[in-house]
Amino acid sequence: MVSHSHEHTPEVEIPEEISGLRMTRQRQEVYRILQQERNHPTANDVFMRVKDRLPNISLATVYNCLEALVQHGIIRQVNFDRESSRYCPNLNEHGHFHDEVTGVIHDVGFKPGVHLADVLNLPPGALIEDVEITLRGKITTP
Amino acid sequence: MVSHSHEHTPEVEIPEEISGLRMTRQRQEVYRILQQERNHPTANDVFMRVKDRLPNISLATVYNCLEALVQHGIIRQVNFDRESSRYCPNLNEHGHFHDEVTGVIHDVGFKPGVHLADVLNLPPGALIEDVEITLRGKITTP
DNA sequence: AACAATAATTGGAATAGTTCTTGATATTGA
DNA sequence: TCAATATCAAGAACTATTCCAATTATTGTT
Repeated sequence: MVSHSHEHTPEVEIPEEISGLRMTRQRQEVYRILQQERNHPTANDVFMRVKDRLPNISLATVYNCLEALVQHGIIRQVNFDRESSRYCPNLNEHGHFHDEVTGVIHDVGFKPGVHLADVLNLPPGALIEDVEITLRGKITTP
Repeated sequence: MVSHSHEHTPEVEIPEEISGLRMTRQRQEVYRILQQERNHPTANDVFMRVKDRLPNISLATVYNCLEALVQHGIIRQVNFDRESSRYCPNLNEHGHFHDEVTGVIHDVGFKPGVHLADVLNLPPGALIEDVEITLRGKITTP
């Protein structure tokens, strides 16, 4: 249930501002889609989906919104090789497993207590600001 | 020292064929550059460098060669976000740390005994075929 | 509330990296 | 040597993304 009892929409309310980013209508709708469709959609996927609610939105705006959301740490941008970027609302530190057969992308978290610096031979003094772990393979269901 | 005593070139000999891939002159030179310049060059970097020895080579051929070498597991393709792909002759399983200040890319190996499946919560039955670990940050030298 | 200043949006053009196409050239196997 | 196959070169085409200029929306100030 949302706080406004007269509201029709079952969707989660999105505040006016998140982490200092003004949540315009377009940004709200883009963000909403990322929260609903957790398939790691591309900008174009989001564009097609968002047109249901904002028929006049432009692809450039979708890119702008996604960039703003990424910049403010509200969503993450995920790249597989040189394919279109995908976007992900999961902010926990995690990687992605791309199932080559189905195309599905699974979030992959770290086991508890694991920290990257424990398993990698980082160059001395390295201060990690961003991590991207992408795996590719199949899922065998015996 | 190379095996042919009359050879002028100090470079490593490259065999006629590697892992089933016919090593044409173009592929040899492209591969040679990757082995010499371990800066993770882009296709265009390789193109400019290789023209010293093969002035008529085309950029398309460089792309073809790089793709063939990648396909046959002779080199690896490395992607940072949506920047140009870079290429790497280090076949040991490793990731990359991109120093944002200097632009230098450092190979980052795993600490001995570490295996990815030990630290990640992979989806059940996941069979990893390819791993890409890219880190971004600065190096603080105190 | 009106207004100026600022920020966001739009649609189309521009860009960059990469791939595709076609004809020429080289290599292999018979 | 000849035919079949693979590779190469040059440039055109493609695609994801960014840029640009004009419009529209929002904010803060009076």
